[in-house]
Order: sequence, then C-alpha cells, then structure tokens
Amino acid sequence: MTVAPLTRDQLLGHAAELFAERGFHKVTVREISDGVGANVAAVNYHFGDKLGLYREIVEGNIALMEETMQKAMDAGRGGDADGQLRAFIEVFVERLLTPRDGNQIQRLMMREMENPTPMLDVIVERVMEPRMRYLCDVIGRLLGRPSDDRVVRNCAASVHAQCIMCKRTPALVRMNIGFDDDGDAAALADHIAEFSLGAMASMVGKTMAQREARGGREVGSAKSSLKAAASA
Amino acid sequence: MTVAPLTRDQLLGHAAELFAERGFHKVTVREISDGVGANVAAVNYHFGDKLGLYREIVEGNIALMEETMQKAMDAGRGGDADGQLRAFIEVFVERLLTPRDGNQIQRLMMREMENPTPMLDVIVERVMEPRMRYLCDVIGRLLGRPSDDRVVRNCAASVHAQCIMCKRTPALVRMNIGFDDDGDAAALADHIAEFSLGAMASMVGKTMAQREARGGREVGSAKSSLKAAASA
Amino acid sequence: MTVAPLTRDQLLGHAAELFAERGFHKVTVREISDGVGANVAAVNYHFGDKLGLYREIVEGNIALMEETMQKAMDAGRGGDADGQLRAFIEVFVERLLTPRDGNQIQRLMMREMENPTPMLDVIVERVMEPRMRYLCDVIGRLLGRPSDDRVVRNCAASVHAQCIMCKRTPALVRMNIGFDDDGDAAALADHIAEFSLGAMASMVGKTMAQREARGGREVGSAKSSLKAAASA
Amino acid sequence: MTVAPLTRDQLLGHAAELFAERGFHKVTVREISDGVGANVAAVNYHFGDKLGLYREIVEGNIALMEETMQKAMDAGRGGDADGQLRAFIEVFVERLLTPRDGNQIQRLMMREMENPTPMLDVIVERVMEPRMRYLCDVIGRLLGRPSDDRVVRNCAASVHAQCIMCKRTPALVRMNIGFDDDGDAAALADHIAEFSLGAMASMVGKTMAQREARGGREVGSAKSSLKAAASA
DNA sequence: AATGAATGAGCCTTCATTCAT
DNA sequence: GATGAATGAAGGCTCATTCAT
Repeated sequence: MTVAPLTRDQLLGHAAELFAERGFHKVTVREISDGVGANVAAVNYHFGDKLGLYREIVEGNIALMEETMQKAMDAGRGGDADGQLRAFIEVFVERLLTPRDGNQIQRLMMREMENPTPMLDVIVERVMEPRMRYLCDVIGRLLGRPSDDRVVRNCAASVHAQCIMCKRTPALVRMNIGFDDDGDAAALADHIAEFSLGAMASMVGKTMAQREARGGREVGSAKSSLKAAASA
Repeated sequence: MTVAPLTRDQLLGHAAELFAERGFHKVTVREISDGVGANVAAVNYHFGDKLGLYREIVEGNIALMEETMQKAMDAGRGGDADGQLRAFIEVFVERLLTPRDGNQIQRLMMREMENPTPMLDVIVERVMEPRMRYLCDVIGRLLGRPSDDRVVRNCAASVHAQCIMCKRTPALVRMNIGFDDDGDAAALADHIAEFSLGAMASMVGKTMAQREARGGREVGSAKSSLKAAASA
Repeated sequence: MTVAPLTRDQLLGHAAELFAERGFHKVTVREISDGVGANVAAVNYHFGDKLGLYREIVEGNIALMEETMQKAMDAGRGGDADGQLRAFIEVFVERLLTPRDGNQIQRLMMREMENPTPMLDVIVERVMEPRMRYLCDVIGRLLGRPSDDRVVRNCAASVHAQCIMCKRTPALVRMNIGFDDDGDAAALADHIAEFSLGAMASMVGKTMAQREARGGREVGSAKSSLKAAASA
Repeated sequence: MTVAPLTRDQLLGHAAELFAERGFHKVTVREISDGVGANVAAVNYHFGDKLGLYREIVEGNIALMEETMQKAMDAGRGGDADGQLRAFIEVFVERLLTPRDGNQIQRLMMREMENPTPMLDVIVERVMEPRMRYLCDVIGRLLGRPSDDRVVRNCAASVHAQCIMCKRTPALVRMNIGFDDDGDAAALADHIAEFSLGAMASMVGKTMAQREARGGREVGSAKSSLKAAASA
C-alpha cells in the first residue's frame, strides 16, 4: 500500500525545482508551500527556516554529485587524458542542460554564482574544488605539467568557463553571447572539447617547438598525451 | 574656488559604486541617499525613480564603452585577424580587471548577467551586439568562414566566455574557479589569446587535413590567415 | 459559545464602514488595520491588497442589492406603471436614507460617483444598468413611448437625479441644497413621486393637446396610463 | 507694448482649469507649476500654499458668479415666475456644460460636492445660498406659496438636482444614468424646464382641485402664475 | 521676484517568520 | 504532524512644503 507523499518530501521536491530555476533569493516560501498545497508555516516547521530547506536540498544534491563525480573519475580511469577531458565536458554540459528530478546541483551552482548564499562555502568545498582538482589533474597530464602549474590552472579555467556558458540564463539569452542555440548538449560538448583540446595541443606543440629551438630536450616529468600526438 | 559636490552628483557617484558592486536589485534607495547624507526622496527628485538613476549611470557608462570599443577597432585596423583578436582580448580583459573611476560598465554588465533589469536591452543593443559582431567578423576571417557561420559563433562564444571569466565576482573568487589570480591583465589576456588562437588554428588545420584527405582543394572564398600559417 | 470575532471579519466590518463613509481612496490600510487592532499586513494577508478588501465588500453589498431590486420589481408586478414608479421611488429612497448594518451599497455608490475605482464597472453592470432598465421600462409605459426613447431616458434621469439627491453626503449637508431634512423617507419619496408623475402627466397632456390641435388622432401603439387619466 | 504674462497670473489660469477639471485633491502642485514652466516652489511663493492658490481662484470665481447671478435676476425682473425659472435653468445648465476661461465656478462646485475642501463654506455662503434663495423665491411665486415653504424647498431641490446631473463626470458617464448625451445644453435645459414646470403645474392643479373639492376658495396670499394658467 | 534643491511624513505592498491551536 | 492567522521590518514611491540663494 502506498502512502501519500509526506509534506516534507513534497516541499523538498518542489522547492528544489524552484531554487534550481530561479535561485534562493527569487523564490518565496509562499510559492514553495502553495505549490504543494501546504501552509506557509510548513517550511519553517520542517526546516527551521527558508535557508534550512535550501541547505537540505543543496546537501542532498552534493551527495549525489559526489557519487557522480566519483563515477565519472572511475569511468575515465585507465583511459588517456584526452578521453577523460572529453568525458568530463560531456557529462558536465549534459547535466547543465538537462533538468533531472532530484539532481539540480549544476543549476543550483549557477544560481550560487549569480547570487551567493551561505551555502556557497559548502558547495565550493565539496563540489567545486574536487571538480577543479580533477580537471587540473587531467589537463596537467594532457600538457605534461604538474597539476598546480599556472598554465594548467588557466587552461582549466578556460575549459570551465566555456562549460558554464552552456547554461542559458535569461540574461545570457537576451545578450545573445552564448553558443549556438540548438539545444543539443552533445554538439555543444563536442565544440568545447574540440576547441579546448585543439588549444592545448597547439600549446604543447609550441612549447616543444620553443624548446627544440633552444636545443632543449624532453626531460622526464609527466608524460603528455598531446605531446605524443603532436610529435607523431 | 570649488563648490561642494552637488547632491545629484554625489548620488550618481555613490549609486554607481553600489550598483556595480551588488547590482540594481540589491541596493536600496535608502542606502544610496543615506550614503551621501540625503533624504530618501532625493533619488526620486533627481531621477524620477530608482530605475531612472540606474539608467543614467548605465547610459553614461555605455557612452564611455562605445568610445572604447571604437578605439579598440581602430587599433586593430590594418592588421591581420590574428592581431585584431589579440588586441580585442587585451583591451577587453584590461578593462574588466582595471577599476576606473566613473566607469563601471564591465561590472554593471556582470550584474546584469546575474540579475537582469530593464536596462539590459539597451546594454545588449549598444554594447553586446556590436562587440559580438566585431568578434565574429574577426574570427570569421581567422577561420575563413562567413561571420554568421555556426562554428564561428561558437568560437566567438568560447573566446567571450573566457574573457568574461576574468572578472572576479565575489562568488567566483570564493569558488576558486577563475584564472590565476595575480592581477596581471596582460598575462591573462595572453593566455586567452594563446588558448583561443591555438584552438582555432587546430580547427583550421583539421579542416584542411580533412579536405585534403578527401582530395579536396582550397577554393577561393575568404582567405584564412590561420590556414595560411598552417599550410606554411 | 461565541468565539471572538475573527480579524478577517473585523476588517471587513470596519473597512466597510470607513469606505462607505469616505470612499476607497480616502481610507488607508493602516487606518483599517489599526481600527481593529491588527497589523498593517493583515489586509494583505486576508484580501491580497486594499482593492481586494474593497472588492469583497462591494460584491457582498451588490448581492444584497440584487435581492432588493428583485423584491422591488416583484412588489410592483401586476400593478400599473404609476404604482410601479411610486413603489420604486419609495424603496430606493428608503434604502438611501436608512442605514443598515452590513449594507452600505448606497453610500458606496455615492462614493463611487464622487471618486470612481475599478469596482465601478461591476457596480454599473450589476446595479445601475438593471435599475435604469427597469426605470425606463416603467416610464416608457407611463408615457406610452418605447423604453429607449430619448424623452423616456431623460425623464428617467430626472427621476433618478432626485432620488440620488436624497442621500445626504457631508458636502450636500453643508451646501443646504437638498430636500427638506426631516429624515422622513416616506415623505421624501412622496414628494419625488408627486413631482415626477405630475411632470410626466403634463408632458403626455401636452402631447395630446398638440396632436389634437393638429387634427391628429390617437393611433394605438403603447397605451399610456397617464394619457388615459389625462383624457378622462 | 505687451508684457509677458506674470507667473502669478499664469499659475492662476492654469490651476483654475486643472482644479475645475479634477478637483483640488487630484491636482498636484507640480502639475500646476510645470504646466506654466514655473518651479514647484512658485505656488507656495505666490500663494502661501496650495490651498491659498485654490482660495484665490475660488474667490475670483465667486465674485464673477455674484455679478452673473445679479444680472440673471435683473434680467428676469418684471417677467413672470415661469420665465424666470426657465431663464435660471438655461443659464445654469449652459454654465455647467460650457467651459469658459476664467469662470469655472460651476465645475469647481461640482468638485466641491464630490470632495469638499475648506473653501466649501465660502462657496455655500456666497453662491449656494443666494442661488437657492432665488430659486425658492421664483418657485414660491410659481406655486403661490411662501418661499420658505416646505413644498417650495423640495421643488427647488428637485429642480436643482436635475440641473446638477447635467454635468457629466467620469463616473456619471460610466454609470450611464445621466441625460441624453448629445451635448446640447439648450435641449437639456428645455427638458428640465418642461419636466419641472409640468410637475409644479400639476401640483398647483391638484392643490386647487383639492381646495375646490373642499369648497375652498383662493384667498389672497401670493399669486401663482401657474394657478392662473391652470384656471384659464 | 523666483527658483533649484531638498525634505519628511505618509502610503501600499512584500516577505520571512512566529504563535497558538 | 501541521496549520491558519498574524506580525514586523523593510522597500519603493508620492507629494506638499521648506530652505538658501
């Protein structure tokens, strides 16, 4: 026998969608409670206050996110850096563009970037930093440089900047500065991957050419898959 | 002999800073007026309403911006597309990072992206569209494709995304997903230019390789400076 | 056991009195809420906004009014036009002069005539138009003319103007231009009925005299009860 | 040589029109001053405050009114009461409907009836009371009764009510309870005069019939022109 | 004689929160 | 476990008035 979904869970579900869509500040508790046929006081009753509800949603999403991230890293394990970066971009972009019940973390993060809340710190610690660490790790291997290298960090930022721009916020749409708007996440991911891998291949090529021009020679350190490709 | 700064100008100055810092919606008229020791009604008296004050600030900034854009385009005139793109990125990034009294347009635009106001339309028309048109034009010549080509637009978006990310908003700083933070605009611009030009050179190279593989042959149309370099 | 009157009902009651007394625009929500010891936001909570509260009051009154009008028409049914007009005037004037708890429609309508609100349209549709239709119908039969005849409409306006003037607004009282102020609704109604029926009888008589002078002859059409009386 | 009209006079003229159109409370001092290209403070400078300006306008109009009233009374002098009443109604209605530069008293009085100001007392004393006195005097002679007779007062009120209704306020128009709307002041005045004289003739006739029925006889007192006509 | 600038009181509305049941 | 009712703080705006020049 099925029980009616508890108000608490309904609130969580409905609020999650609203927060993901418009951000913490632009959603009123009345909207949330009305949306599930509950009383205004329901939010405070179940979650202490509006932020408490938001916190629970964010934390739930973070947990999901951590699993996903782990899976993504596992999936890439064993492959080359090139494939790992492509995979990362594909997953990221797809998540950003495709609404999924119970997983709004990517959109929530976009909203946090626009209008931060106290939850941002948690998000940074448990989502952004692991992600950037992974991204830098992959790119480091791509470029044959340490993952805390300045160039690596900048390339990671370049890649990340493009991914973020995939999320079409109202302002971005009106500004018409985004990517081609055919709603095809795969095509978008492909462009970003091509663009970024091409950029980094070119960087590695130049570095090599410069070094070779200086009579230099590859000296150990990390092996670069792009260098390998470039020298092939 | 200098006169005490008029309330109107004080309001403009103070409000401009507040708006640039937090965006239109997160600033109250009381904050603005109190900040210069004026009455709440002062804003209404001088500017009709809050939006009128904001409009005047934005429009002043847009005018400055248009001059700058013109200058940037003039600077590139005569050079090749490669140089023009570099110049554009340099100017853009420099503006974004260097605070200038009475010129908050870049920050205001970031705030508009986060939380749009009715002024966004004007900004789009007079700032974003000319900028993107120019960017697509330059990149079109770089890639040897028409400026309204899909690939061109996507590359322009990739370049633009990176530029925007240079602006360190409070959230971006806390998220630690931005470029290396040494405050050196030139170095940042250089990274973005290298990254982007490398990406596009690689794209052109691939295209050529594909065409050559298909026994194709360069057939006129626009000449690509990157293609020229790639085939050299 | 009686419960303490709910704030909502208190607000309705107090506001109704204030609105009837001074009109929508001259009453503030603070006055309303303070008057029943409630918070300013109470009005918004219970009725959405000030107009929502007003709407509820007006609509309640209109409903009562419709019943009354129906009753007045029923009362006249079967009688001749003369009697119907008398009945109408009596009921109307009595309503206008006698304050009734929870029925402020007559006063509210006076206020709407002075300072219209968006509710006027509803009042017109559901109160004024039915009333004037009925009045024109009765007078049309009195005069032996179609109810949309110009003369009929003007006579209806003359009758209605006198009825309205029975309502002693503060300004009217100070101006001392109203009817004799002994508070006797029946006497007032009698005067208006005498005056108006006399006027119309005279009109019919003249018409007849004119027609007869022209050698004309009564040719059917609607039968006029006043004509019948005049020729008797 | 002509001098530029003084600000003071411009303010008087413009404000008079605005006040006549919408009433004291619905006109802002800014509107008044802007309308003549003057500063907001001009009103207070020249007239002390908004009410001071209004007072001056009202008093000027009252003075004009008194002259006019005097003239109207003079004009009627010598004629019979019937003609005097017709003349009164014609002048009154025509004044109400026809805007005249520098004579807005009728419209101002309508506005005072809707939304009284402190000036109402003066208007009552110097305009309303003399007018009603004259009206009662004329009607008294018409009916052959003393001018302070209850019936006379009521008839005066009936006449006056109809005249007032000629002024088409926004609410009256929407309510569709006014006279036929062809903007012809003369026709309107004619209807009201016919209606009212007919009404009073009928009253006199009845009175006579009643008295005669009681075997009564005309015993001196005021002579009634209508009675004369009725007995002819 | 007149004005630009500025003020203060007041209004309606919004929203997260709290309280008593 | 949940709610209807009510609150208080705050926000944008209007308008007659005042002040210094």
